[in-house]
Amino acid sequence: MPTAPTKQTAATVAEPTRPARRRPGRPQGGRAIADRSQLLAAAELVISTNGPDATMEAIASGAGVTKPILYRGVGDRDALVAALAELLVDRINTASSVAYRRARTPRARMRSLVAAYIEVVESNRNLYLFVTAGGSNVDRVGQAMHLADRSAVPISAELAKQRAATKQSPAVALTWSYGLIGTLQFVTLWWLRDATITADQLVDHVTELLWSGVGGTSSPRPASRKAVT
Amino acid sequence: MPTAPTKQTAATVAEPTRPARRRPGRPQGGRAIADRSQLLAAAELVISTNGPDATMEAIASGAGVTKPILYRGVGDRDALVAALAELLVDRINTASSVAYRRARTPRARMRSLVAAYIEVVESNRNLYLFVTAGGSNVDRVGQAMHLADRSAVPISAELAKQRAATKQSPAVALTWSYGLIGTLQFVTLWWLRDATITADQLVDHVTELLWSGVGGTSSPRPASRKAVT
DNA sequence: CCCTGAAAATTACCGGAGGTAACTTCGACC
DNA sequence: GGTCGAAGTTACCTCCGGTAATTTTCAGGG
Repeated sequence: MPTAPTKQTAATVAEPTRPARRRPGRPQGGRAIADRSQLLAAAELVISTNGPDATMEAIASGAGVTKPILYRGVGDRDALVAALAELLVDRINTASSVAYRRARTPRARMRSLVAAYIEVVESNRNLYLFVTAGGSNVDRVGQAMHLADRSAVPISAELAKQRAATKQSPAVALTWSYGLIGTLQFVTLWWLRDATITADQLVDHVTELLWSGVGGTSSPRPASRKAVT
Repeated sequence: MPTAPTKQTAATVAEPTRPARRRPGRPQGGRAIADRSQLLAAAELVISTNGPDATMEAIASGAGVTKPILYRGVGDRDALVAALAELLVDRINTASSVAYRRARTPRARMRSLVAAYIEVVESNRNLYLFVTAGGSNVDRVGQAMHLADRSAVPISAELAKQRAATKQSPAVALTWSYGLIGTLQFVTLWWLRDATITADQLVDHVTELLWSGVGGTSSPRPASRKAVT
């Protein structure tokens, strides 16, 4: 956003003794370092190393800039959460796409989605925690909705249509989409906190729940094929 | 310790009349007003009326006390969230118990649980938002876990055991419990935000998803026996 | 060639919220 | 009556998100 034009011209000249920190004012190189993607990358690095409760100042400092630059580049904290959430969603989609296309049955496709979600979360632990629990308290719901919309809503909607579109209203698909995301998010958070089972087992259990339900015995699944990596 | 055993249950709710700021020091009445249950009730009132982003100072002021009393009575904000979460859990259990006992099939029991959850959430909207999104950012996972442990884990574990305890590890039940809670929580938050369907429809959809899964056709359910508009 | 205005950054500040120490007042007991 | 503990309020601290004010440099015209 264009800042208000400052009319202030310097009336008092400061002393030319500036040793350590970078002096204020326009840098001499001319070119800025405030590229948005670089800021996001630096934010991710800071969050991944220093934990999910990184302050905006720490993120800016990790990016080599100061807060106003960070705010000008990516907006406020919620915007940062949204941007990193989209980044995670992209990774989940990327991770699941190959197995997703290779899968034959719809259940296998579902499993690939679950596996990709958990895999990406596992390898981006802090970033995931930042995205799911790092936003402002008021708009957390909106964040999660956005995340859900961009991630699994299409896929789960497709899955849901396979059986329910004809005999129920299409609202089922939407509800189910959010249900799927809720299960994935909650289960993953629990698993990140105290992992008492392996990732493979988790994928199995979640897939079974999501596909067959608590009471259902829909299709005899192929008995835990592992080695997904 | 109070000498007189007078059970003073005066109305501590903040009145519109300006109470002329109580002077510091020990009150003259002798008995304190810092009962924990009263503080919690006042907190609930403030949250229900003023929204889920109530500050600790607002809650204390609504209770007729100041912040240190509130902190001495219920602990910090996370403790308050935990206490109110347990309160909500109790209400959910109470609301579901009667229908739960009356239900014949396991699926009907599941539906009663879902219906109770959504019903309680609907009538305690702000309180629910406070509990689910109001805690500190770092311990939100722990809060949700606690909530899950005390609420639906027993029931869902029982449900899960009905079919899976024999042929899979008991860890399935635990995973499924968190999955159920995740679905309920997320779907409910979405529905609270923009309710595009009725509560009855939501209960139907969620029950169908949780019981039969995305791909399952387990049991032909009784086709929405209630008047679903 | 200087001077002025725009651009780009840093520093300084503000406001609010959680949480706690310090102070004040009242009751009770010696 | 004096002193000590109990009960509460006020004032304060710290941290953090977010923004305004300031400082410096670059670009271009008189």
